[in-house]
Amino acid sequence: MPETSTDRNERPARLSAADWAQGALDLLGEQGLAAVGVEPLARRLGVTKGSFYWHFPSREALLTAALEHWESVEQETVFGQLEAISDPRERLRKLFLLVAHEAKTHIIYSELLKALDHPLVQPVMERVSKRRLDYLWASFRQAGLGRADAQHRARLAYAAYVGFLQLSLQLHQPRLHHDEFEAYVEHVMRALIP
Amino acid sequence: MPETSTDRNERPARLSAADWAQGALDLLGEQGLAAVGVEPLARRLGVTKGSFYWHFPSREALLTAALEHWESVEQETVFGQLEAISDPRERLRKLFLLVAHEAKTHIIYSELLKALDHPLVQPVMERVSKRRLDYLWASFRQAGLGRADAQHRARLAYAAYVGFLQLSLQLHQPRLHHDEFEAYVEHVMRALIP
DNA sequence: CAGGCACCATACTCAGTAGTATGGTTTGCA
DNA sequence: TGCAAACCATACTACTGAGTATGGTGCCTG
Repeated sequence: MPETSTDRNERPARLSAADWAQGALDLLGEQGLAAVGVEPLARRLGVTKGSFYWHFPSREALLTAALEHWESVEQETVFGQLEAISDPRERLRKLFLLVAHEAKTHIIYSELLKALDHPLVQPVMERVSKRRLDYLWASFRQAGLGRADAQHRARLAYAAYVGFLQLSLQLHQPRLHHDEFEAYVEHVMRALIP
Repeated sequence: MPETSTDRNERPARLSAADWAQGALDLLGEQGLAAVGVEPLARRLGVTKGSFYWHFPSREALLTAALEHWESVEQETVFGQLEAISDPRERLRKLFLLVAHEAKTHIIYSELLKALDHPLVQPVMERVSKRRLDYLWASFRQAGLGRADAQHRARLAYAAYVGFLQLSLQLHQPRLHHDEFEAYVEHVMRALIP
């Protein structure tokens, strides 16, 4: 009795290359790059690796496709929602709040940060980081900083973002609760936004 | 013709548990925690794993010993040199400069940061991070900040440190040269030290 | 100088994963 | 209806690393 098309969940009866790439990104976000293996992913998707090697020639090809897809989606998820805001300080505030409150969506970025030594990851992260730094730089410039100061402030803000991700996403110890967290974000904005 | 005791290099003719732990830390700093395996390390030390399992019962025991040794040494390497400075602002400046200029010595910390999901690493990093945050908090308090502001500023400074490590240690792209780097550190200190 | 201990090599077992070969099943389409 | 392509399973090989068993060698001490 084969179920018609849609199972109880969302997994299609037959998989496409995009399904494998998405599964790879899911696994990556949950357990890191090293956990993205052919057989573990196949088990997770309810098939065997006989299926995988029809869609991809190798594990490297899977990672390449997954990273490519992530990079193309990444741009709109964070910075896409900010284009409407014209005032640079307000835009920076919105950016800080957005990043702070949707930390869950940045897990993949955080995991890729931990895999910067991987040859497939490095060029992707270099491009993404450069775009984000340029965005910050432009906003700080519009907010009145000089070229050099904007450069440094962008670096500092970006480093603070990266460090915050690494620390709070994993090191969930004191797990600062809502109010304390809001106060922290306020403090950061007062310190970094001119 | 067995060589007497000291080989041409530094490896002793026979190894001790401490030698294995130090080798593990070296490998950890160069290639990350995942690369610290029994057989790779044995090859690196010029012996076989038959030697290893005389000194340690398992790979876990090796990691435990290595982490323990690192944690005990870590305290003096950074914060030990600062006790003499009484003025808090000057001490913070010195701390920033020290961290910025000896980034090479923080590689192990950076690699452990990337392995925060590992059960043996997590408690160590939680203790180390807590000590560093407390130190920053105390210095910011002495510099005149209130309790809450000192807390937030310490978090921000520490996140900036972590992010800087992750980005500049691996993402060695524009590889900011000396002068630009000095200017960046100056900017950070002006922005974060009250 | 003899025995014992510390240290190391060799030779296994076992498990996990990348990749290949090949055959089976399902789906879309003529 | 039937066939061909798309998708998947099974059954391999090859490799790597953890851990065990056992025997060998150099050094130290009585």
